[in-house]
Amino acid sequence: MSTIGVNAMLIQVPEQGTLADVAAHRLAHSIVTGELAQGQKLNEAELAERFGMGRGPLREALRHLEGMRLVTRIPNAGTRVVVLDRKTLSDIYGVREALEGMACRLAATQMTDDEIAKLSKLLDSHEEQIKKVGGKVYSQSEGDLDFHFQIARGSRNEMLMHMLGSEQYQLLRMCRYRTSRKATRTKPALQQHRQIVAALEQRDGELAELLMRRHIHGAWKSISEMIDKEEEESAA
Amino acid sequence: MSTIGVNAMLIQVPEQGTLADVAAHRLAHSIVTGELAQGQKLNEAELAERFGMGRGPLREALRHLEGMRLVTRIPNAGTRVVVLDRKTLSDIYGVREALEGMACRLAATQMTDDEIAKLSKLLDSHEEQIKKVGGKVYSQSEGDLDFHFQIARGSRNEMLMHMLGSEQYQLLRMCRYRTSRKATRTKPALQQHRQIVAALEQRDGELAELLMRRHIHGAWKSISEMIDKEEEESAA
DNA sequence: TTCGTCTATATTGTCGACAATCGGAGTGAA
DNA sequence: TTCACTCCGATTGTCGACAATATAGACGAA
Repeated sequence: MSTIGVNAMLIQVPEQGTLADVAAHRLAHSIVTGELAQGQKLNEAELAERFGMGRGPLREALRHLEGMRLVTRIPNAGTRVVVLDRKTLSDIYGVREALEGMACRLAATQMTDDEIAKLSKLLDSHEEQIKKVGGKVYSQSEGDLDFHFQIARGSRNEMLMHMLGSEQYQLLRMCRYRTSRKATRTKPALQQHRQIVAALEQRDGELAELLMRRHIHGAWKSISEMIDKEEEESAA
Repeated sequence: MSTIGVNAMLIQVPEQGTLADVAAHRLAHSIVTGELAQGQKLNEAELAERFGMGRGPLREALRHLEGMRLVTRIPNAGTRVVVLDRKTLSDIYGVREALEGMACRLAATQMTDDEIAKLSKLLDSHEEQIKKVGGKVYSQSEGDLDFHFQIARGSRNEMLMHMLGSEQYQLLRMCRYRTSRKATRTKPALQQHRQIVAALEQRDGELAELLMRRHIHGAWKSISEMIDKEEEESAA
């Protein structure tokens, strides 16, 4: 329930407004879920047909996605889904470490007791999901995004929220869908989330920042190893 | 000279590619320089006429600018130039502090000796400009952007460069054009820049980050006061 | 075979016209 | 006067057709 609510925040409103907005939403979803593969070329006419609209609105949607770096466009040569290579992901996680650390530090002083309590309850539901194992690691991953986004909101810094919410997370989701199948690290991650919430409850911004930075750093190391293995496999 | 070169990086290529790209560039320039006032409504037909193109490409350009948060759009009600109120600017400077601090820390280990030397020479030319006073504070302000952007490049983190280059700086430039008339603080800023370069030369990332954060924090305090005075004046 | 060229085809870029929607002027009644 | 309603103009949203450009394949010469 809360997951759905926050998803709406993460991926914008579904079906309303102009056709271009709808197209942008559906395309973003398709890209993030991997339905559209990385590097895949996006044919305007074909997509317009599939969405039941003209090429005009669709082109506007592509321009919008270009702005959020979900696609790359080359004049007269079409637009393609962005490819997340190792370097790009490394850069993203580096920035995330700084940004989410900052969000945590601010959240420690800005969030209300109520919000922190909700955060704690969110973790309870995550723990629940993990216990009845197997059952879609996917949702756990989504739940993780919820957790991080709530903290970004707690910072009360609109610019920060936007950078972490609308832009970075879209790319992160792409990455997660790629790696979430061999889900590991959910339990230590939950543990770290709990530590962070504890720091927030104590209003200890410095500690919260430190823990969050460590958490994200660890996540990157884990994903990095996963990519190594994938590359080994595909090489062999 | 180098200013021009880097400006090309900051505000993208001028006249090439599709009409939509050209329009996006010209609009961004007009917004940043204040030729288009904050909050001003952007009439599609009128702008298309002025740029000598159809409304199609122009709409795509607006969608692009929407993506970089230079304009805000409301369905069926048009798009307007974004307004930078005090809260927004405060948020921006907060994020900048974290991001540019990070850039400095990375740059201290990633930049080549050659790049650092060039940075130092850049400051020499700034000092020159300041000495022959009066002469357009504008260029000094642009030079300042150069300095910061070069350090972002030095971080070797593409995501960071993009966030600091393509997005934030556009907004910052808007702000500068508003406040640069009553230029103060150029000399202490130069001093701080010199300290930062010194830290880079010593490959001391921690120190470089600290100095940069302090520098930006100071800049915000200065701008904040300036805004206060402006508001007082307009209130009286 | 292999390279270069050249043509056909598909795809992108652009325009003009039409439909849908919004804001405001004007009118009338309480 | 003031509120509500209606209608009209202006502006945005959408579509289809055309022009410009790049991609792929065939063809021929070295």
